[in-house]
Amino acid sequence: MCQLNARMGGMSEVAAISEREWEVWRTFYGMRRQLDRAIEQQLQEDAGISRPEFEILLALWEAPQKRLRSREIAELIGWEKSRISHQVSRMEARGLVERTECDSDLRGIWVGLTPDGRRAVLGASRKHALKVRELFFDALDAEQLDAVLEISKRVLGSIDAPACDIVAQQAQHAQDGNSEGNSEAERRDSNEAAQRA
Amino acid sequence: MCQLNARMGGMSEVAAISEREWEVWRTFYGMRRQLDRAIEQQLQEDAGISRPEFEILLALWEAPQKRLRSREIAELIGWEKSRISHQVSRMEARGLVERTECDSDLRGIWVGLTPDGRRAVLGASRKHALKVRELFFDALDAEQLDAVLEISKRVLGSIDAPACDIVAQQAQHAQDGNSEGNSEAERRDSNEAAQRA
DNA sequence: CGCCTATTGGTGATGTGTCAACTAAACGCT
DNA sequence: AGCGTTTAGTTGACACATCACCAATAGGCG
Repeated sequence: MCQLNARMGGMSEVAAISEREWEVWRTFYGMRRQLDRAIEQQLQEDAGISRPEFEILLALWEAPQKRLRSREIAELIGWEKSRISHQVSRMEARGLVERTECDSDLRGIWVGLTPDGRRAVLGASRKHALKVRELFFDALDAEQLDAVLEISKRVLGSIDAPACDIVAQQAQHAQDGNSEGNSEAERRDSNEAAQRA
Repeated sequence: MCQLNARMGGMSEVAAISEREWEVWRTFYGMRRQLDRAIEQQLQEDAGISRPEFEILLALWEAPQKRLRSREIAELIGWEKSRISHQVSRMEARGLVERTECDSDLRGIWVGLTPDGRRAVLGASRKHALKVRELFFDALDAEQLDAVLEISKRVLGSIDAPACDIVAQQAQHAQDGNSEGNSEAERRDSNEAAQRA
């Protein structure tokens, strides 16, 4: 689709990426990495769990009955089912969660928290929120936060746009503020309720 | 270190993270993920390689003699040595790179490109740069690019600051523009020369 | 009912990433 | 030369992530 990329000559130069741009790209990637590392480290120190483990535990913690079907977890945190399965297996072996059969659907299982799992999520949540605030929100002013949101939406838009961009780009300028019904953009990445821990 | 976090009462509220903030955080994380996925997909389609493979290949391609010592690769792309070793082993098995002994240092080895490796990096580089431009740089205006850089630096600053932030924060405002001699912030993440492919 | 398809979840293989422990060569110092 | 320390690189164990495939049940429809 969108075969007319060659419009407006000089396409070959369009590709050129300046030194300045690469600096942005590199710094951005470095930031991502360091941020992940710091978060991971905090979880490890405060609760002895990894980020993936925390995501599962938090999803379960927030569930009304403190238990969820595999499929529900997958939808909530945006993973694919086999990843859930593997992760839950490891966590079951570690004693953080437990699987129990589901009466109403013989195919299904409930994933629930064990006491250790409860302890872990309680121990991690508050300090996790503190860490995220310290490293991310406190480092940026209100204007920059807006910018992060806007930039993220723009990039997300450019990804699922059909790549024939000019039109899409304009459309995006138009909608701008209102959140996009984007495929996976709505994924809730952990947290939300970490503060009420 | 920095035990005086409790200064300026209401600390418990300082931790609270608003719904708006979580939206920013989620969207930011979603963007990161989708971006990675898109880049990975492009490399896979255009050259049948993964991003880690591309990083190694590109480092070698850019090297004066098209070969590097393991340690040099590690410094260039900011990985630890064992990761290099594992990755090179896999790539050697796939025929993308080759290891040869090093005369001047009997402990060391040279990692060089095979013909297949050359083909792969040539096939990937140009389109990689195009993709990054399409998804990232073209989606943002100049002001936003500046913002990405500034925001990344701020967050990086907050990470390696001793966490006792107010002073560090100010110090950072002061230096602001000049790049920080930060630990790993100087990592060059792939690319640079993708355009001369 | 009996068949067909979709859904739920698991498995194994492979690749990625980190950590700790290891070998061996190089280096530095007396 | 001898000896402890650094440095280069590997290895094995483990966790994470994705893919392709599989088994069993659920649910619809004749």
